[in-house]
Amino acid sequence: MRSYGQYCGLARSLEIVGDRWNLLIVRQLLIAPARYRDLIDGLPGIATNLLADRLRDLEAAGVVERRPADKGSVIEYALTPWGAQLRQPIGSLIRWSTPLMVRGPEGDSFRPEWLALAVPALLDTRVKVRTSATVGLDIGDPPYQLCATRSGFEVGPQDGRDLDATLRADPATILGLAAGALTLTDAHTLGLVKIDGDESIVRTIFAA
Amino acid sequence: MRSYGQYCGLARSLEIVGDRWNLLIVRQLLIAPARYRDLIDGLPGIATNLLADRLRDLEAAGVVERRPADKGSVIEYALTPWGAQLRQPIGSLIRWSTPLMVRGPEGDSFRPEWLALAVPALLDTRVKVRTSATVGLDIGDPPYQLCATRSGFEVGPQDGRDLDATLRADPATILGLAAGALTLTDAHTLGLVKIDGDESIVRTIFAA
DNA sequence: CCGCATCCTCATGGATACTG
DNA sequence: CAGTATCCATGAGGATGCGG
Repeated sequence: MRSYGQYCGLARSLEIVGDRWNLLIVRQLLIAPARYRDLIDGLPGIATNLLADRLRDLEAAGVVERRPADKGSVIEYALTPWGAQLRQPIGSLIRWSTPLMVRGPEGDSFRPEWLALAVPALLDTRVKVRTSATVGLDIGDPPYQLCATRSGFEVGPQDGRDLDATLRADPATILGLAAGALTLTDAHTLGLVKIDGDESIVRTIFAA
Repeated sequence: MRSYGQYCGLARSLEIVGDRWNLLIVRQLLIAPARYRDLIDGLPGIATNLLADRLRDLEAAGVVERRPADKGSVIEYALTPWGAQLRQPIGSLIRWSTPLMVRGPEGDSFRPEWLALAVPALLDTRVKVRTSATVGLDIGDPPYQLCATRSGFEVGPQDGRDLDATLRADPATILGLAAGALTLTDAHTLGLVKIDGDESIVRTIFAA
């Protein structure tokens, strides 16, 4: 990206992450370190040459590092500690986007892994966690879960631990609940959610 | 901007504010509502056609509104309530940029008004305010001031109120102090700052 | 297959001149 | 002052190639 030539923190940030696709690449790597192919899959619409360019740029800027994957010569991309600190600006933008998300997908593609960033970003600043609990999220394949602990929320693929409840709803509903734009009671009377197991624990997690 | 086609809050945010210059326009309007000419002056390097385009886009998206200035037919641009909520993502990016800013201006242009966003963004999340005080900032024309209150920090042009102290330092030093990357003691022994008036009150404000 | 590099086309951005 | 119009350079997107 061409420099803005301004001695301003926002301008200098944007010279690193302001290029098209760059923050979305960081989003994918915040979810988990990934290989080239994983990034292509997690970033529907990106051109392969752009992904290669952007990964080089981000590596040169100190946001991303490329490293050998667990065993062998396959390489993997991950965030540096400084790059991982982009979780906060990205979380802020996700919260800001609530009015854009309640409209629903409208034909846009969706990947369950994106909830791994969005739901904690929405809940953490809004809900005081009282209960430790694990709730299944029935939003496609693979099955996901939301873990609530004292230190915050975590969303990821089900890891086999016992579920206190299972929440069956579409992504827009889950985001609405997490953002507090929708109460569980309303969602229930509208027929948007179905809860198996301990409903009270779900109610506690999404408490206003 | 071309759509990403992803049902993800970050992607949808970036479809609104991800275009080049857009967040910098919002930055200027977070400092204060402004007329077209003010924006041209506050955004060195922007082309006039781009500013016109972007203001149209942001207005259509509900981020900016155009309205008649105080009296007469002159128009002025201001943020909508939703647009003003971009203060948090922008503040996060400003905090993230600290490693990029401690390098100093390196020839980039600088406007004192940019500190009006940066210094509170850096101090608010780091320093517990104990004292109400007003400190002059000697960084050019017009003279600026930093007001500390219980509810937070505010930076703007001096409004004539009594100053408890005056801090004379270059912008990089002020940002380093605000970010906590530099202690007042270090800055003083390095000859980077000169303080007139009550030094202890300056020390309290920038306390680690 | 994976991890890119090349090529080509077209949309967008940037600089400047111009107008009501 | 507050933008438009114009022209040129750059960058995005898509298809494809290619070595390991």
